[in-house]
Amino acid sequence: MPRQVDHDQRRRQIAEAVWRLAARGGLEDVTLRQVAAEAEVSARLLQYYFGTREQLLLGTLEILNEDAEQRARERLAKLGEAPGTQAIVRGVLLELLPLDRERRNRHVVYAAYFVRFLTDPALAEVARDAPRALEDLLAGLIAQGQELGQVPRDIDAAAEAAFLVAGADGIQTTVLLGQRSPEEAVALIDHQLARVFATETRNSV
Amino acid sequence: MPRQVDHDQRRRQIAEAVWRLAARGGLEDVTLRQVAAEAEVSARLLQYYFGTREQLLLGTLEILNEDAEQRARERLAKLGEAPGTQAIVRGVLLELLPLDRERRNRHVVYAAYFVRFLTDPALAEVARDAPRALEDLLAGLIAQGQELGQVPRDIDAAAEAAFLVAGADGIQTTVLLGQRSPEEAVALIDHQLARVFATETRNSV
DNA sequence: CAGTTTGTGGTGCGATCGCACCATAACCCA
DNA sequence: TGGGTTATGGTGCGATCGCACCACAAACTG
Repeated sequence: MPRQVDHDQRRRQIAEAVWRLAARGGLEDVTLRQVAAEAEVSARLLQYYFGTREQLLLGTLEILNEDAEQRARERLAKLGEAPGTQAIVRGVLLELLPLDRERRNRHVVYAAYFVRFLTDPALAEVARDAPRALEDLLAGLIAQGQELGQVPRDIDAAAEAAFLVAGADGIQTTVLLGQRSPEEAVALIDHQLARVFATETRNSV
Repeated sequence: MPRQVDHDQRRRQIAEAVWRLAARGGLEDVTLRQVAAEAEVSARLLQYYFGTREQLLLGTLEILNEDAEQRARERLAKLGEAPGTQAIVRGVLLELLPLDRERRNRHVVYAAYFVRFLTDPALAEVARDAPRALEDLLAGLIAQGQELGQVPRDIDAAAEAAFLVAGADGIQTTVLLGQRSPEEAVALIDHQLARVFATETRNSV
């Protein structure tokens, strides 16, 4: 029954199959035949909608990125009408943790791609922007917190933002490996946030 | 020319070929034929020294771990006769950064294995111990620093140790992706260490 | 209504995969 | 010195890989 199909939906259906396979066995399990079976379409359709396997991996990653950004925006919007600076920072950092199956799967898929990022320029381009942007965003928020007196002046906003993002990333890994529960992970983040957002002037000069 | 060969050396020669291939293209490039070519031995030898591909991946990882531990010990020993607590903590954390080609390659290889850790119990066992051990080691050192008055009493040793390890891990990722230079990475670590090891009593109660 | 475009299924080809199997030269031991 | 072990090379089989190609039905277009 050709014509009248939603391309984006078809591509998404296939992309989700790729994610599941990649999360389960790495990119080496993402073969055209296996993806086709997982997505319950013929292998021919993969070629039609994505082209070669290389392009399938790239396109799938782009969809994953769009998805991540949209879901992050949605969750941040749920923080309420006028969330505090600390709450926004916290929301951004928690987005990096595998707190539900969706985020967990996403991060595992990124991990499956990781080595490719280092050698494949096309893939690298897709993945290179996000982390820096996150750091800048947090640095700006922390600086804003300093203006509002929520953050001590002697805090280095850029350095703390960078370390918070890196720390969340590292904690994410430990959660994936089952070495720490999601709750413990959140507690660790909050512990650091409590230090940066030290409203009590305990540490200020 | 059989007999008289050093098994460990042969296994190492093959393992290094696996590392190079894995770092370049992920585990899907680690095929018996490609490894044989890279190690300049016949494919038959891979079977002889490791068995199946699965066992090759496992054995290679074990060698990588032993290697990492030994080199870490060597570098820590170079810190001098009686290194300070902070210096030891710093040394351990820097071991997690890709500061030279050897460490960089090693971490990329770990990244290539990562998804497997989540699903393959045999591999998971090999990789599960190290991170926790590191955290405990650092927590102990920080607590010791508190005894010596080098670390403020209101520091949560365990929480800080966990976040330092996680942060170093996350920073490692950014260095691999080329988003941060090794020097910047070290500076970020030192910035956090300066906070934890606050010998000046600026923050103490 | 004829013709073009669009979406889909299937098939097969050359290459490569993991791995089992066979052969054999070099070495040690009795 | 001769049998047995060790280390190595080679070859091939069945399965799978990516992907190009062919066929064709449903829908839009004139």
